[in-house]
Amino acid sequence: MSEPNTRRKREHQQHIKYILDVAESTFAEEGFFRTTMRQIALKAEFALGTIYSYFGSKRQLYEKVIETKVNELVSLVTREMADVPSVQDRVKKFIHAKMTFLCENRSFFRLYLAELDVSRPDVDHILPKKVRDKYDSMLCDLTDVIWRGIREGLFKPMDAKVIAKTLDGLTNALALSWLGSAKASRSIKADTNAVTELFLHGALIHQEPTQNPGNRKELNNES
Amino acid sequence: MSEPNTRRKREHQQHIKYILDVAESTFAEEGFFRTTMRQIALKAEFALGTIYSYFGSKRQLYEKVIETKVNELVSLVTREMADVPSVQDRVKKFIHAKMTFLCENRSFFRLYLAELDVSRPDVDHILPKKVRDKYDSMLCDLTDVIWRGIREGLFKPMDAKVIAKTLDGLTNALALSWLGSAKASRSIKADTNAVTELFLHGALIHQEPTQNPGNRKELNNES
Amino acid sequence: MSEPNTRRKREHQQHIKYILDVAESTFAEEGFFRTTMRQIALKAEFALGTIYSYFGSKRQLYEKVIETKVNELVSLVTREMADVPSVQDRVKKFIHAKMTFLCENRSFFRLYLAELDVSRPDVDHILPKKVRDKYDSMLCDLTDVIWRGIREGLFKPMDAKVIAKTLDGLTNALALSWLGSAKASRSIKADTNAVTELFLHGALIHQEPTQNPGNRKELNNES
Amino acid sequence: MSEPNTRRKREHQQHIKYILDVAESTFAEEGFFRTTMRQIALKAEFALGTIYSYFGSKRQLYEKVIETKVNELVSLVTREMADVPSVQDRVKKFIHAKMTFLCENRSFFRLYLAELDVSRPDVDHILPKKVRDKYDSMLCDLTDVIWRGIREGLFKPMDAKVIAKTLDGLTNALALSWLGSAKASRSIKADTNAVTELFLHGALIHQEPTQNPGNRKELNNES
DNA sequence: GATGAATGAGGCTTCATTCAT
DNA sequence: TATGAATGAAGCCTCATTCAT
Repeated sequence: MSEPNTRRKREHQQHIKYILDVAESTFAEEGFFRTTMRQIALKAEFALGTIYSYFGSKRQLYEKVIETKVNELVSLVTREMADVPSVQDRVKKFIHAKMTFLCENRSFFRLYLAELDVSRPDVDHILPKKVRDKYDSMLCDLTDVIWRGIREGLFKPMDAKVIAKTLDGLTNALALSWLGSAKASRSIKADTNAVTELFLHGALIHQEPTQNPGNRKELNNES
Repeated sequence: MSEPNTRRKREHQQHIKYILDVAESTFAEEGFFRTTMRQIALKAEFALGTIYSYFGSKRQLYEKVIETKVNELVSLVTREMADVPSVQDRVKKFIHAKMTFLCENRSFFRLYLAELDVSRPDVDHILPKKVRDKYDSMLCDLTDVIWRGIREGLFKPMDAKVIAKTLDGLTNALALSWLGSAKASRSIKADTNAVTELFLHGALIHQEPTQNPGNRKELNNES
Repeated sequence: MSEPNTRRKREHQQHIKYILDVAESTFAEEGFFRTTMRQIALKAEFALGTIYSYFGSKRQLYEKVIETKVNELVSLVTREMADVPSVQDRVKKFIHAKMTFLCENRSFFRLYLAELDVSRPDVDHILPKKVRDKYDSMLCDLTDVIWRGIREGLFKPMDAKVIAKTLDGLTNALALSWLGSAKASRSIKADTNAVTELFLHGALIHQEPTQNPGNRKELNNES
Repeated sequence: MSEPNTRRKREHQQHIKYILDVAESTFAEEGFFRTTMRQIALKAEFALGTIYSYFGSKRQLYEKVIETKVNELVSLVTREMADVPSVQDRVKKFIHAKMTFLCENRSFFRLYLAELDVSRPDVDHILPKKVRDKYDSMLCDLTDVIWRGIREGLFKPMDAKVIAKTLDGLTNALALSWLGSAKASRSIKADTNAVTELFLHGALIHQEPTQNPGNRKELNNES
């Protein structure tokens, strides 16, 4: 009794996984609204009704796609950051893991950005809270790391949350630039390193930082 | 014949401006697909057909909205950066001008992000090339400035384009975080300064940079 | 300015009236669920969207059909009953007016019956309260008349409301029998008279009613 | 081989009976179209395919439900009317038996009414002829009784069929009023008696029926 | 030029029914 | 025989666009 049941369930899971894959790429290529359920059904070689029996509605299918991928991303990043002793290396790991994932899942990244866009907080939260929470938990981990770095005197004493968000945004920004250009993937390592370098040391060459403190002070008084 | 014509034209221009404003806020709030032409017509208190006689189609109205705003943004940033002698101050001006504009045009920023998403190069270019070119021209200006900075020995000898894109993305990233939180606008100056600081000097506190060159080297070898 | 406007409005009203007529006959022939909006649109020679721009939804169109007809029915019956002095004649007028209307609007009567069926009081009230109230107002008028008849010693001292409902149901019942048989309309007068006769005097021939009171008493004791 | 077969058949019969019960209540609550086969399957705790293997189609299941109940009704009424000598008592029995059944099977009554509505004689006969015939046979019995009553000088010399149909409709009408109001069942006896009283003696109080024959004559000449 | 009623293609979704296990 | 996943036809409704006034 358990054997056939198990096989059925296994097939069921495969179907779900397959439809999710098809849906992800289609949504990513066309966007949520331009994508039709019929398109997805045709690509996945299932009947229209089958898609509905699995996911209930277009909206729910879309959310499942996002949720699945965000979970993958968060899991990867969290796993990579764990068990790394040095604060600085943790940050590097974060950058590296996230950039790698986004690079390997460019189509998903489009969806992810689109979601950020439609953050109308009043009406129905586009992303289910579950997904946002998951992502936030990752940012919290990063914030903690930076916070530790600040206490250790490694990072500048700024708002750890702002730094974390900025770093998160910085990686998004770079990934974004990949979307436009069909750049060869060989440059990803270089880009990743560039981001790390910029984030950690800035764009300026440090001429004896203590020599021109006025420069720094001026910065904070501007405008 | 020219007098009434002039008044007519003036009114015509006002109508167009007004409809564009209404369209911008509606598109920004609802997104392109959720927005209907009827909505815009009702809000603008014009007949549906009138909107069409002015803009031809929903798509064209949308593009006109984007184009108008991007022109404003680019004009502002370009104007602000001009006539500033020091390379470093030009970069600061860029950051300041762009952040200010995005902050004062948050609703537009949503649209702008949404467009980035749908950059499907094969099918109909979502953003008319004209708009992309305009924006790119701004980035080129920035690249030039950074390039000059590199030659002057101010900036690190990295790919100037990458640095420019990163800076552009960094500002986007921070603006993005404003969308989520209904943050008080007082923090914008602080955020701007934080971005400038991070971009120029990085997150790390500089302990005698020459003392641990290995650290820097290691960075570039990381896989 | 008023002339063309008036003509437009007149046409608009005509269209609405025409669509309502088409919808009524179609709903009556096919029932609510079997009727499709496309059917109605085709029969009415309007585009599908036009029907929706007039009535919003299938449900609303349906309700408008019912409401319109119930209003007609109630108006007719109320008008006919007014200004008739004798109680007995009022009752006759009620029967006659209602039967005539149902006979001339057989297709509507089908809908009317169908509605009674789906009187699920918990979920969405199928008939808008407005319609029910209208109909109830007519029954109240009838109840008042009967009530007056009871006080005048004309009718038996029973619950006036029950008598009214019974009379209403009696007319429904007879109209119902018309639906099945495609009876010639000449018999309607005869049927109407039969109903009136039965309602007023019963089916029994009255043999000196005071002679066997036991018979009547027994009736009320039957379990 | 016959023993298990017998048990199997017994179980089979139980399953069918159970599904019919579930179907009846569901159809009655939701109507034919709003009811889905899945609903019935879930409520009955059978697989969807099982329902189909028993009843072939939704339509057939529905018809079986109606047929079963109409058979019950007709059997009850026929049984009750049999072996009662007096014509008047037979009529009373008819009223009593039918009203009791409808009261105890309100949910079925909804279906029954709905069917009357959709009596489109041209297209697929909604009610299978078998069911109509069964019901008609009951009405024939009633007609015979009334016919006998007329010959015995008990009932007025009207068309016996009309009287029978009217009485049938009268009971339907009253049952109908039960559907709307969630009346306490205690009043059913009273209602039954009221119907009997009205049917037999009419709503009027009989003042020396011989005194105003003109009134009666006038009735038949109206309109 | 301005208007808005009319259009109809096309999308989402439901659900009766089938069939391989 | 029982199961329920898979099917796809068909329905409701939206909305960009047109065109007669």
